[in-house]
Amino acid sequence: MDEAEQAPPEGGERSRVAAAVPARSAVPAQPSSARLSGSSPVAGRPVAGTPVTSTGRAVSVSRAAGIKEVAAAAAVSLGTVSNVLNRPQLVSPRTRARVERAMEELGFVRNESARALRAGSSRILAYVMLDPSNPFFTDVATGIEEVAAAADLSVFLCNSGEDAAREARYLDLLLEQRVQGVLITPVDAVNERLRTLPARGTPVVLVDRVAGAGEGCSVSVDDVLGGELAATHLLERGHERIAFIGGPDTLNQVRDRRAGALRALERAGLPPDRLTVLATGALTVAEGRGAAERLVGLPAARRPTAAFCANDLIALGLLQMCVRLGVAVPGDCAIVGYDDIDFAAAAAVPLTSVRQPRYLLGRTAAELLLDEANNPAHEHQAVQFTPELAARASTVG
Amino acid sequence: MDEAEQAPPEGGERSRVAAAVPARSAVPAQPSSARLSGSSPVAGRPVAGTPVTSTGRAVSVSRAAGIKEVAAAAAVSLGTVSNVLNRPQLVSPRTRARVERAMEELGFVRNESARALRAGSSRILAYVMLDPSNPFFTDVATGIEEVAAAADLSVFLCNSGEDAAREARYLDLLLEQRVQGVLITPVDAVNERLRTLPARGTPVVLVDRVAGAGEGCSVSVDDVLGGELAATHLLERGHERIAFIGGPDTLNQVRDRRAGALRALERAGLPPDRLTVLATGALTVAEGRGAAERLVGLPAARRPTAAFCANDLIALGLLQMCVRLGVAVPGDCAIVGYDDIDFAAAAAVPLTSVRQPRYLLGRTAAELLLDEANNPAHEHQAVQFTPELAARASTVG
DNA sequence: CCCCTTCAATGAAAGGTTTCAATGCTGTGA
DNA sequence: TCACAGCATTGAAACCTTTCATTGAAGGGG
Repeated sequence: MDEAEQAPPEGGERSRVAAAVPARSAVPAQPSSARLSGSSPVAGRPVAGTPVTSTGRAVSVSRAAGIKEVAAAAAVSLGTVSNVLNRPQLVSPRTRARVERAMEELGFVRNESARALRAGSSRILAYVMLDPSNPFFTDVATGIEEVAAAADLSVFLCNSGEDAAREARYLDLLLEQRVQGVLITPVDAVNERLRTLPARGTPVVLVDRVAGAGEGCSVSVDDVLGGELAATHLLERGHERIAFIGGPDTLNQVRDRRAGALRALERAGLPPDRLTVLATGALTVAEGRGAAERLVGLPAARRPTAAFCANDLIALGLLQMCVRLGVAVPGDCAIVGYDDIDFAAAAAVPLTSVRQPRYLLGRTAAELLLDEANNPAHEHQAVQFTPELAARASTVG
Repeated sequence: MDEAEQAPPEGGERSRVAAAVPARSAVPAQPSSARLSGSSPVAGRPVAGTPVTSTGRAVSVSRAAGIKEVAAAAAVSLGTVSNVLNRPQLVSPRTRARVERAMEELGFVRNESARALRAGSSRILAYVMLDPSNPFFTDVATGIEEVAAAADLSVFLCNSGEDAAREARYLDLLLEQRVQGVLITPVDAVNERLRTLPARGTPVVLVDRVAGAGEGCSVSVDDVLGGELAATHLLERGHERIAFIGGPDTLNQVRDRRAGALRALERAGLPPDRLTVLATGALTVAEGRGAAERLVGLPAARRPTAAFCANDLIALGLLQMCVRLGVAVPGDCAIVGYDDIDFAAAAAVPLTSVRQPRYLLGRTAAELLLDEANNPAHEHQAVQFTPELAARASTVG
């Protein structure tokens, strides 16, 4: 029932935009219901999405001052102003003060394009991410930003939205920008552009993917081990029939985590058919809910007593449906997720999950990138971290 | 209990970094447990965070080719190459083909710094966001990106992390980059730099904040109305004692939403003391859990039968704790959240929530920005949208 | 057969900064 | 008093592209 509400979360709104705003106009024509926001509260209740606006005049401005104007105002040469900006210790305190005052007065802002042009590269790193709404990636991004800030670089986040074309567009753009380096969680394994960037002198580090030979640096987490940890945990708690829920199988993460679960069974001396694989079409909450119904539908004799989900979103969907169907967690069905996103601990039954060192992933990736950019003796590395299990109530009843 | 696990999610990892990596080195020294990833699976099980690495030689590259080299290779002038790039219709097909082949062969990549320098502005928009891990803001960002893509611009996301200093750093950076415009959800209401940007010719649009007079454009949602919707919904379902959970009070959103709830009470002819305010220190899941305990601790006679939470994170925490304490939702306590993030519908009991037009917020903000950047007759607008209620099981039992 | 128009291509200037060799100045040691 | 070291400052070149007025060539009309 709430499926329908959730699926196209704001479809209605968007079509309303189309209705209110002629497609070509840069700014919405104001519908008749528009009000000055200074006036009293809106009478009646407009449909969601109906904008209420107030307007005001735009103020025009004088043209930007450059280093040249500053030099003139301070009665020094161009070179001196540049020195104040870049090598202040070379400038006598007196002159420096004069120049700085001139900058202040003129509202001088250094033109980064000119700087970058002359210097040959910018002070920027970029992280091209799959999905900024996945907390996993934003944590990675935070790690990256910490390292970058320490090196006095800034990070621009680019959202590929799991779309190879958008990813390619961003990579081209970043190349043209001559960024210092690119961190990327690529959409597909094979990406020709990921080879051209390093060939053009822009270092690239793969995040959450393992670089093949000659592919440069990468930072990832051992998903096979993670799967093994999860399954071993369930085995240790006495479960002997386990479901693996996840897909599509094209994702490395899914394959590796399942392989890890199988390895755990093998170590425990159990046959592989004790792992019931329920394939999903994506790693989403909705797919998790669907899997729950399939799981419950299995004949009791063969029904697993525990489920290992390929990520936390699936696990949360599964959990939600179990609660609704009256399946006790962990009594009737223990659940392990993967990623340990914040919402995992915050679920109605706190979720046991495999935790990946997210900040550290980001930090290390950024460190490798900086090394590649600055250290001529740089050697490519494929760093792989090990995950750990966060046991919570969904398995430890 | 799981609080402790959640609070510093990866504190341990970080300190491990510090141990493994001398603070000054750009790249982690490899601990002795490092292995070539090509070799057989790791023996034993290293602590989470211990990296396993493989290495390879970095490949050096030839220097980048410019427009000049292309011109030479194609035996044409600089200007012609530039025309191929920017005004291809002016170039005869024959020459154009020749130039394009030369570009291909030399691996030419346009230097955006030089282009921007000459042209005076870049093809980039930026969205400075409070918190990319809040799904609300990533949805806004998606809306922005759609509009930008249609105008052939790219969007860089900047994460201020609710830190005014970082925000200021990014704004300076963007100014130096001469971006086409800046969209921002500012950290505080008063921000001197937000006035200097427009004064230097970079248009700014406030997102999820209302611009004061002379402050430029803004796009926001009517939080008072949202609060009123939420409370009215509860009143209509027969609840006469309602809790408002949220804080800190310094946040506009919190104050407005509470004011809306009071307005609803007033309209229903109920005294304001029917709204029990439980203040929280932040809008987080953990605070929501804490509020649940306070709520349950109230004497039965005065205990509200429903709660309106200032955002969904609080509501999810409250919901989680209710489930754990055996308080039936919505039977004993109905819950309404705010923002309608995806996890709201995915909770164990799907959450009724106030939905804001997130994509539309982003789209409209971007459209206003583009208008301000390109239309000399631009007039500042403070657009305000109206929210709507998504009723789900947490109130509709 | 010449002039004029049209289309393609050209070459030089400009944009704002950094870099660096060169200049001018001050003060020191002989 | 002179030579020189050391420091502060200077001026011009370089970075790579875009723009635009100009040139050159080809074709059509008188």
